[in-house]
Amino acid sequence: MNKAAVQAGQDEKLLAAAALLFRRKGFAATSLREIAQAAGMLLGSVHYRYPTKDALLLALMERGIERAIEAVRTAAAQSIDPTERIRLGLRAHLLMLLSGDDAVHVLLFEWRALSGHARDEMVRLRDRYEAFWDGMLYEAAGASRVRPGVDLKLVRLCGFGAVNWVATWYTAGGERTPEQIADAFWAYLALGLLADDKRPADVQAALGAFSALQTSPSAGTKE
Amino acid sequence: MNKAAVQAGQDEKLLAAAALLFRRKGFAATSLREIAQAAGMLLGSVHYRYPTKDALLLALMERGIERAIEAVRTAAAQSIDPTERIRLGLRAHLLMLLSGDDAVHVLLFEWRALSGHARDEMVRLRDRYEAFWDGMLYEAAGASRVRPGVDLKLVRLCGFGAVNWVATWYTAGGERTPEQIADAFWAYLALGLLADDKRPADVQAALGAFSALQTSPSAGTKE
Amino acid sequence: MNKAAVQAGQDEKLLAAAALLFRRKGFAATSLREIAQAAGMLLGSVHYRYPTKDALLLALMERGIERAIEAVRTAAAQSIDPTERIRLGLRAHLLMLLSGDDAVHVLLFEWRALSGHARDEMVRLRDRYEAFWDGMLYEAAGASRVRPGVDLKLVRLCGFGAVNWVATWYTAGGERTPEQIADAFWAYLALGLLADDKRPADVQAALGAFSALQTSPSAGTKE
Amino acid sequence: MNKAAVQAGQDEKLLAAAALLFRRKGFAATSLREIAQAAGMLLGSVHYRYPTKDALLLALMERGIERAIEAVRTAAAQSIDPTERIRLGLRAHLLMLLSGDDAVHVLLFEWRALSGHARDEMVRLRDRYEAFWDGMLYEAAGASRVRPGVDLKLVRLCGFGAVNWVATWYTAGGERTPEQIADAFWAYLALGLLADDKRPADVQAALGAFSALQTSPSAGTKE
DNA sequence: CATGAATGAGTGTTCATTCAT
DNA sequence: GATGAATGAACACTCATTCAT
Repeated sequence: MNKAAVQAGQDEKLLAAAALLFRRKGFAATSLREIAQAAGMLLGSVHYRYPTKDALLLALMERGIERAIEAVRTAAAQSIDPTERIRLGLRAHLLMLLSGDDAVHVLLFEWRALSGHARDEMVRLRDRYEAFWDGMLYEAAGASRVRPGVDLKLVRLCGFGAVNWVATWYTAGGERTPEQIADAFWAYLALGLLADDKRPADVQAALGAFSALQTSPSAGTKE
Repeated sequence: MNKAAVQAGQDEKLLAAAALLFRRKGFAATSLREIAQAAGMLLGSVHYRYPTKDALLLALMERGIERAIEAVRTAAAQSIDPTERIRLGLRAHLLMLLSGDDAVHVLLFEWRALSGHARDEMVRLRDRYEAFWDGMLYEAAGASRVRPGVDLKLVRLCGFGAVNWVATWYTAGGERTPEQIADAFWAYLALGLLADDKRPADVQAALGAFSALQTSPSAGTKE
Repeated sequence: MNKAAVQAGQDEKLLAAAALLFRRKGFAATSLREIAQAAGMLLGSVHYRYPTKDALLLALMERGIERAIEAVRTAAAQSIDPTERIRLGLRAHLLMLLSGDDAVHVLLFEWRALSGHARDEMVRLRDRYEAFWDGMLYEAAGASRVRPGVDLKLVRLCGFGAVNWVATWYTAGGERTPEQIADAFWAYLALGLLADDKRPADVQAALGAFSALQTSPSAGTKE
Repeated sequence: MNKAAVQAGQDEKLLAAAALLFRRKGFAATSLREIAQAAGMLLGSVHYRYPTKDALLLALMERGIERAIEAVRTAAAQSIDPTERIRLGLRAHLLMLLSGDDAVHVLLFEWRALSGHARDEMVRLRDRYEAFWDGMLYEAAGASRVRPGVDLKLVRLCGFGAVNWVATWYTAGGERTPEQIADAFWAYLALGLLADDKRPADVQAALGAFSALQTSPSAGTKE
C-alpha cells in the first residue's frame, strides 16, 4: 500500500514534468530524456510506465480533461442562476488553463501531435467536455435568457475560442487577473459591445447575413 | 528574366509545401525532407534557399502577415462605416485563416517553435498586424458606437481568439461557410447574447466584477 | 562484473579504432561512422559512450597523456643518473609516439581540432606532461651537468620538437629503431655536432646572437 | 596584360586567404566558401581557378616550397662559412614558418590531408627542399667541421623537427624572437648541452647505443 | 520491478562539386 | 571567362524504443 502510494507519486511527478515541458516547448520538441530528468527518474522507467510517447500524452490529456470538468462543475455549482453559472464556469476554465494545470493547456494545444488511435481517443475526451458545456448553455437557453436565433453550439465555440486563446498572450503578473479577463469576455458576449441606442438601426442592417443565419438556428459546425 | 520567374515559382512551391505540412503536422514534426519532396525539389536545394528550418518558418510567417494585412485592408476598404468595416475585416481574416493560405494558420499556431532572434522577428510581425486591427477598432470607438467602459484591446483579443480558434474545429464543407461564422461571431459580440428585456436587471448584477472593471477602462493586458 | 569487463573492452576497442583513424587521416577527416565500423559497433553506440566527437578526442588525449607519463616515468626510474634518466625518458617518449599508442600521436598532432572548453582541457593535460619533463631537466641542471647559460625550457622545446617530428617521417622497418633515433638525437644535443677542436674558435664567433642570449638566461618562450 | 595582372592578383589573394585559414583551422575544417569569402570572391570563381580543394592545397604547397627554398638560399648566401650558412638558413626557415608565410606552415602540417596523386606530388616537392638542405650540410661536413660518426641526414631531421615544432608553441610577441630561437637551437646542436669537463666521461658511457650507431653512419630513415 | 546499455532510423545542416548561362 | 543556382552524399547528432538482466 505504501509502495503503491510511492508509485502514484512517481507517476504524478512524471505527468507534471511532461505537462510543463510539453506546454513550454511543444510535444514534438520535447524529448523523453528531458522529461525523465525533470521528473527525477531514468529514461527506462518512463517507458516502463508509458510504453510510448503518445501514450504519455494521452494519459496527460485524460487527466487534464477530468480536472477541467471537475473544476468547472464545482465552480458552476456555486450558483443556481443559469447565466451566473456560465460566468463562473468560464472563470474556472480560464483559471485552469492559465495557472491551474499544464495538462489543460496541453490538451488544447498539442492534440495535433497525435494520430491514429490516440487521436480518436483524444477526440472522445474532448467531446465529453464540450457536451458538458453544451448542457450548461442549454439550461440558460431553457430559462429563455438567450436572444432568439442564437446558435448555442456556435456560441460555445465562440466563447471557447476567445477564452482558450488567452493562453496565447496572457502572462502572469499582467494588468488583469484571469478572473477579470473571463468576466470581461463574458460581459462582451452577454451584453454586446454596441451602445443600446446605436444597435437596432445600423447593426441589424449591417448584419444581413446574420439575419439569414437566424432562420437556421441548428446549423452544425464540427469536423 | 525567365530564370528569375522560375526561381520565384520554385520558392512559391517550397513555401506552399512547407505551409501545408506545418499546418497539418506542426513545425517540429515536419522534416525538411518531407517538405523538399512535397515541393518537388531536393533537400540541398531547400537549404540553398533557406539556410535553416527556422528561416523557412520565418519567411513563411512574413508572407502570411503580409497577405493577411493586405486581405483585411482590401475587405475593409469596401465600406466607410466603422462597424461594417470591422465585420468585413473579420470575414477576410477568417477566410485567410481557413481556406486562403496555410501561412496564416502557421503564423498563428506555430510561433512557439521559434526562439531567439527568429522569435523576436516574428513578434514584431504580429505586432504590426495587431496594430492594424487596433486602428480599425479605435475608428469605431471614435464614432461613439462602442458602449462606454469597453476595453478595446481586450475586445480585439477576445475577437481574435474566437475567430482564430475556428481553425481548430472548422472543416471545409461543414454546415456553415467561413463568412457565416465570422458574421455570427461579430453579431454575438456586437449585440450581445442576452435578450433585451433580460439584460439590464440580472446581467448587470451578475457582473459585479465587470462593473468594477469599467472604472479603469484603459487597463492593459499583455506581457 | 563480467558485464563491466565487456563494457570496458568495448570502450577500449572504440578508443583504439578512433586513435588509429585520427592518426592516419586526421580528426576532421575521420567520420564517426568509420570509427564505429572499425570498432565493430553501431554509430548510435558511439554516441552513447561519447556524446560528441570532441569528447571522444578528449578522452583519447587523456588516455594518451596518462600512458605517456607512466611510460616515461617507468623508463626513467631505471637509472638514478640525471643525464641517463633523460636519455631513457626520451627513448620511452619516442617509443610511445611511434609504436606504442596512437593516442600519443593524436595528442601531439590533433589538438588544433579542439576549441573552447575541450581545448582548455587539453592544454591542461599537456601542461602536466611538460611539467613532468621540466622536472627531469632541472634535476640534471641541479647536478651541474648542463653548460651554463642554457635555457632549460627552450631545451625541452627543442628536444620535444626533434623527437615529436620523427612521427612525421618514421616508418616501421626503416633502418633505425626508435631507440637508436632517440639515442642519436640525445647525443647530438648533449655532445654537440662540432668536433672538439673546431668548436671554440668559429662557433663561438658564429653565434654572436647566442652569446648575447646567454647573458639573460631566464628568457621565456611561450605564450 | 593589365587583365592578366588582375588575375594574378586575384590568385594571390585567394591563395593567401586559403593559407591563413588552413593554418588556423586545418585543411579539412576549412570550407571553400569561407576561403572564397575571405578572398573577396565567389565560390564558383574558386573552382574556376582550382578545380578541386586538393588542387588548391597543392598549389599552396608548391608556392610555399618555392618561397622557402628562395628565402633559405638568399639567407645562406650572406656567408661563405659553411657553419654560419647553416645558422643563417635555419633562421630563414623559422622566420618563414612563423611569420613569413602561412603557406610554409601549411606545407609542413597539412600534408596528411592529401592522398593519391596529390600526395605523391607533395612528397616530390618536400624532397626537393630536403635535398637542398642536405647539400648545405654536406658542405659543412666536407669542411670537416662535423664530429666524425654523425649521420647528416639524421641531423637534418633532428634540426628540422626542433625548428618546425616551434610553430606549435610560438606566439608573436613572446619573450624571444624567431631569430633568437633559431640561434639557440643551433647552439645547442652545434656545441652540445653538457659542460666540457662533464662530457667525455659519463656521456660516452651513457650513450653505448650511440657508439654502435656511429659505425653505420649512412643509415637511412625515410618512408 | 526497474534499469541502462544499445540500437538504427531519422534529423537539420554542411559541403565540394557541377553546369547552364 | 565568371557566376551562382542546384545538387546529393555525407556529416555529427538526437531520439523513441527495445531488451537482457
